[in-house]
Amino acid sequence: MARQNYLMKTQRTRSQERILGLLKSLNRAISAQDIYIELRNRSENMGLATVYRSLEALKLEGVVQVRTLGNGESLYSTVQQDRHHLTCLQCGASLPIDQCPVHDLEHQLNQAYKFKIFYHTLEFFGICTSCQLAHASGTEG
Amino acid sequence: MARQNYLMKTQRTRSQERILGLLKSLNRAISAQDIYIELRNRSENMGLATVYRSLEALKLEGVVQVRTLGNGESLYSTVQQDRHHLTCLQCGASLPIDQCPVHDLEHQLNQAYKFKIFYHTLEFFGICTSCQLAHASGTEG
DNA sequence: TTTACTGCAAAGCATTTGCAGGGCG
DNA sequence: CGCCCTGCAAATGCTTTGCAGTAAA
Repeated sequence: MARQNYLMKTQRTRSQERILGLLKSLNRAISAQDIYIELRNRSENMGLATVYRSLEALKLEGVVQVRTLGNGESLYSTVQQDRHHLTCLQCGASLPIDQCPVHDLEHQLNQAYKFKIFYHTLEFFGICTSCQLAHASGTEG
Repeated sequence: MARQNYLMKTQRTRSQERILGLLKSLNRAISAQDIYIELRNRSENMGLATVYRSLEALKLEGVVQVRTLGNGESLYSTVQQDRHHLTCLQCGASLPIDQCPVHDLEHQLNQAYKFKIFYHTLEFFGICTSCQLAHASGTEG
């Protein structure tokens, strides 16, 4: 199934184009299931399996990136965004972070490991303020 | 179910202690399913549901960290390790990286967001050398 | 015509949940 | 004695796969 990859990006299927267009217009990370629904809203209906297959191709092509959540759900977005996160282990809330100190490292790794790096993810885990307060007062979630 | 959290770490259940002991002795990241098998090998049998429930508690307590893979499987380890990864989008191979330039940022975020940060994950995605070669010669996987 | 893409439905898999029994304080 | 922990099995939810029809070159 990995026919479209970073070495064979001559053409994309119609489905891939639609999904890529959607991701670009949204400019945020979204799940495959939500992509399916969103396309339906835009009258660009597409089977769920096709959504997954297209995302896989775009991912391998290096234009789409993925962040997999703790519940097994994956969020897809275009790679141009450099958004990292601060995630609460208790309630799952996820705050975006603007800072990113790892670009230099990325370049070094590219050289050192001969890895063709498309993107990176950086995520911090802990307990958010409201969950801290909730627990301080004895309640939860 | 979140009774044991970072504010109520007075005691751990027997299951939690066993799992924590296992993780410490292994000193590497391992899946819940494999923890289940490994405990069985050590004649410390435990239901799979209990493995998950205990991991959840240890995670909330801040002594165990998680890294969720693209296939939805999660790898658990004790937090003392500062291991990050370089992962191939094609074959899934995951190389550990020693460098970590984000400790300063972690501390800043702790202050700025009043988040109680336990740990962070940093992962680079791309195509590994062998997959690059495989594709260059026209084959795959 | 030939090949690859697509949709649907079924299957796969890690994880979660319901519930009854058992252990510990 | 009571509450929490535990185990089993069923359920859940996201993702993948099989297969036949369809669109494109």
